Amino acid sequence: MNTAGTAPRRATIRTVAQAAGVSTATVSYVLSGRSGNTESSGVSSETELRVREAALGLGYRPNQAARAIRTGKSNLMMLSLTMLSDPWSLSVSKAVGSAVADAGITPMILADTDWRTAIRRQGADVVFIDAADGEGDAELLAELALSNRLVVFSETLEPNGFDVVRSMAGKSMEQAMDHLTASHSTVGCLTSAPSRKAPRQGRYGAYVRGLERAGLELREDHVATFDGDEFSAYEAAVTLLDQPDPPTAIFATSDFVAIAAIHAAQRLRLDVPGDVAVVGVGNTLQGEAMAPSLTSVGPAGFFDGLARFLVDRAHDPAAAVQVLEFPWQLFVRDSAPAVS
Amino acid sequence: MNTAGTAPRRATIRTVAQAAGVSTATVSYVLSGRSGNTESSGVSSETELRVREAALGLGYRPNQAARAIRTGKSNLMMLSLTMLSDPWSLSVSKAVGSAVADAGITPMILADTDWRTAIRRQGADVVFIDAADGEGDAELLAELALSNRLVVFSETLEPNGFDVVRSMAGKSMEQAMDHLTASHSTVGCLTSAPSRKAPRQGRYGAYVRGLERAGLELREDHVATFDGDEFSAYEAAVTLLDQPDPPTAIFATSDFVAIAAIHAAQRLRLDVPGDVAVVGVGNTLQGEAMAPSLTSVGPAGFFDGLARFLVDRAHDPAAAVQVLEFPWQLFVRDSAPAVS
DNA sequence: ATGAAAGCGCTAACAT
DNA sequence: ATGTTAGCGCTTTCAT
Repeated sequence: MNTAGTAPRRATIRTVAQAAGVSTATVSYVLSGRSGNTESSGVSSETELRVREAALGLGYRPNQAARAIRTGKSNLMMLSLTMLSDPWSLSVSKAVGSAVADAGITPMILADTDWRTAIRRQGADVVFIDAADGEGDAELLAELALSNRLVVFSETLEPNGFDVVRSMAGKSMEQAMDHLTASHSTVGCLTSAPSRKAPRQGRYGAYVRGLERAGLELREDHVATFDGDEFSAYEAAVTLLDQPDPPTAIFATSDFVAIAAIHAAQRLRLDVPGDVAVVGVGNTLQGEAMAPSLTSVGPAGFFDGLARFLVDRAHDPAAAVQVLEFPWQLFVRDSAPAVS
Repeated sequence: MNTAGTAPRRATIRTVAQAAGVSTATVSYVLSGRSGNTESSGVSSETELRVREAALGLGYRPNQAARAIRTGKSNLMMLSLTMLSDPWSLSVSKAVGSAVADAGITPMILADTDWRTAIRRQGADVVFIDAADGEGDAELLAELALSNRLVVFSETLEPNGFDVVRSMAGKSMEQAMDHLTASHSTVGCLTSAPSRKAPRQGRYGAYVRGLERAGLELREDHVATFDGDEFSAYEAAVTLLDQPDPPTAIFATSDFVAIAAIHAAQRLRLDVPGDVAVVGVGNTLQGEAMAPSLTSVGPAGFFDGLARFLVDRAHDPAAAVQVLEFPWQLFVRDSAPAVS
């Protein structure tokens, strides 16, 4: 924990105790708040004052590792966010940042890192995992849940020692597609590469069925796939739009692709929504705040709700496991307005 | 650290020792790698195997808090990043992510959080602070440096118990302005609100002097200010461009405003660089990868260099304090190409 | 109202 | 080659 040259040994609880002429126990009482106004347990306000002054004078800082080993609490919240530049991740981070304000807990982000290994290295009172899909993840999570309070974001996983946060798409994807097909006869899709393999499932499935409902044909040249990062998303959007017969509307399977698509369209001198309408999925803050604001389907109050839940769990890691569901809806904004 | 319902007491080093029929010391030796192939200190490979099997079978995980209290090492790197959505921050995060790959250290991001309070709560082997300007920060940092290895990014601070990372703009800002004034007679500026107060200093100062060198007048309507977030930056760019007599080039004081400016221009159906050229400051990955790629002035190899430095410090927190300087240069790319 | 003392899980001398 | 043991800084009974 220390330092260059001659290390001025950090003050411990014992140093403080000596300086204040009391025992370490008393110092601990005072400094961990067991001496408040309530009559709970008593340290006279004189000694309390002396202790506080000594601590201040010595620049005493409690050693969190030592505290953690005794109490089993780290006051840490860990957020594993897979793609940090995704507005979804940024929205989570921002919401959590506000929620923990005075809760005495510190949120740390594990970015683009493998939570599978990182979690065993560093514990936290609660850890949020934004993506768990892989094969054996269910078992692994169950195992990790033995020693960490886990909150997992997943549409498919069932709670098993860990909480599951789920956003229930329900009928809202259908709504989104119907919203587009109501005024467009060509609707394109931007989706992640793997999703094409399951053409009846998930977000891409919603696209396919939406076309069917509207009696529109599924055109290969109106579907573009990307993998992972935002540049790939941008390129996919260009592929879709910079062709002889581009779609006049785009169903993007996440806000972050949708935002890339809008930028791509504008670069191609296309007006959004005039020349091409865009809807995203996720209802992120960035989508809402951009210009034109992004029409998106997603859960209402999701980020704040999630943040509150995480703070709750951090405070009470022993609470019963539960699944937290956020119903979705369609948020019609400027990038794909309602037809008049 | 644990859990809902009946907590299956987590295995400790002692549990493992019993199961393997050895002492805790032996377990510790094996599990913290003091039994390698070298003849350093010896644990027979049979016992090593037995220990490893026992540990595996019991699902043993070393308690990091306990380890930290003994060794004083947390294997943690803390990155305090003030505006997480800024490509600069994302570039830092990404570079660090690669650098720590097999270094056994976990990078945690403190996002938009006040490092002043957070650091005292949670220690780390090395903590990077991306912005320290405020009044008393110099003293505070010196104090925090007593108990943490600090690496501070600052143009002005002097090392004082903490390392300073500095990117030496040198003549490169002048270059950037000259690059623009060589082919443009109207150059606008996007800068942060407070910078206007010091019209001869910093990045805004470089703009002012650049105009002077070229014999161009400083026009109030060609300077727009923003504060903080990206939406404000976007608005400022629109203000600058959506007027009767907009500039044909923009000097943006950071990549993130520059990127917002390009998006704003494209939305206004302006071609970049045809109708308006843009240069940024920072030379971030996002700027480099976008379309059109962003001409920017900034340090070469900065992010990777910084990441390596941080990993070094994490491994050897007692190394002598130093200042790390990255010379800047102008990276001419598509958003403001060279004149032919 | 305060203090003595027993550990939490782990590592590192120092034995053997 | 392996075991004993003394703590790291802190919290928390249990005495006083």
